[in-house]
Amino acid sequence: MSAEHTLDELPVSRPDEPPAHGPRERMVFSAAQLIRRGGVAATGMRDVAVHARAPRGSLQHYFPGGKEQLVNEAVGWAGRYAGNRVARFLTALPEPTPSGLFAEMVRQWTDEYESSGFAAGCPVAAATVDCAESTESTRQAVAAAFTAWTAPVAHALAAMGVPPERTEPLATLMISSLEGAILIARAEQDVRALTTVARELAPLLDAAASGASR
Amino acid sequence: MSAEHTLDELPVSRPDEPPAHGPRERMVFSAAQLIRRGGVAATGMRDVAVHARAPRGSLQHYFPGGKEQLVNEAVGWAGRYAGNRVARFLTALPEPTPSGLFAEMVRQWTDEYESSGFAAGCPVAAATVDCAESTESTRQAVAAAFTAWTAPVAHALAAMGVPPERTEPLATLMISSLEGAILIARAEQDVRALTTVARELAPLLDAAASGASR
DNA sequence: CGGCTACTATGACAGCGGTCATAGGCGGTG
DNA sequence: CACCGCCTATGACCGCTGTCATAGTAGCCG
Repeated sequence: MSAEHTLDELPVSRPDEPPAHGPRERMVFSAAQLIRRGGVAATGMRDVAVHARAPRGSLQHYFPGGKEQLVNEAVGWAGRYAGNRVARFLTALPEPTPSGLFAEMVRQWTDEYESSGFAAGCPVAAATVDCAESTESTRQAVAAAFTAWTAPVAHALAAMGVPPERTEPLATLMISSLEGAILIARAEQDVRALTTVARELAPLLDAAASGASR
Repeated sequence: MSAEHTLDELPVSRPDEPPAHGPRERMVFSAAQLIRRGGVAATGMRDVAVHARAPRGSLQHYFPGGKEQLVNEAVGWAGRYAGNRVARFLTALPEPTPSGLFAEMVRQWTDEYESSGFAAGCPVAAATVDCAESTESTRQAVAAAFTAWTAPVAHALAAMGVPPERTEPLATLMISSLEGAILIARAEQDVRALTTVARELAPLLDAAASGASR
């Protein structure tokens, strides 16, 4: 209670795999990883400590709010991570188009599934399913994560010439399709749904950027 | 405690389903309802018996396979239910169009959320998140549920003039978007995402039915 | 040195959840 | 009546989980 570890934003200096930062960040990261796999309820505090190679005693020190706080921070981290990826995708695209951005977003998942298997899904989706009704604070954290993800996408669409009144709806459509396709891909253990939504949505997205839509 | 349970209307009695809802069917149905709300892990066997007003002793009698069997049957029921709704939606439409069908699918959720609150999501999604990695049989049940849902949608699209090679991809796109929008709607406690995907996807869906696509 | 703060280490506890074991009714049939 | 499938009823068990309580260590400061 004394220590105000109220989630200073992670610098995300290197948003890639090894968060070799402090034990606290490792635990948040590990929580997100475990939630991704089995959901919130199946993720035990002890498991998180083990996965993060952090002492169990540190849990109640860094997260006096208990599991609820840890889950909320994991969700927040995931939302910021997804949002930051958008900027990375943009720089990776030779010439930015809405369909190209969406393809990159989808590809992140197909790459993981094809290389590492279908063990994990989206931690934000998992937290929604498990906590939306039972834990108000987590529900709010999830909503914040979705907007932290949607906003950069919408902003990117605007920079590509999508009219302002359609950037946010299209971003929502992209993220909705992606989330749903992730579910189906995990269920089928096949990236088919992911590649399908990327392919089918592409013309609609690019049409919106050409101004000649509606 | 949970005496007030807002008894959800039983599946509209369908002629192809058993006429009398025995305790066994009530338990499967109740399991689906509870999974919809809090996920699989948060749904206890005792809770299911209480919600179904069924004796606890019947659980191990009707479901010797334990919770796994119960969850799998609940998922299967949900998939069949969703598939059957498609036929109902079609008859409800004055003149069937892809966007009209999708609007009906979405409307089922907006209606529920606006009238009964955002307590529940899709049980198939919940089972995917909670069990896809831990329980193989449930993962298969979820995959079967998705195909039991996708097939009627694809078939309906075919009947509306969508070329055969695109019916299944478009059905997948519809269901993906719907599932993702359900997640976002629950998180935000706002039907915005649902109405958005219905509106934004409509022109693409109808264009595919007009033959002039791609 | 003492004192203080940050962190770690463990053990205990209370609760719950799925499952098993056992036994009780209940409605037919012979 | 006995017999016997179906279903119901409970209580117990065991493992797990989040949390608390208490105690210990490390390192900086004065």
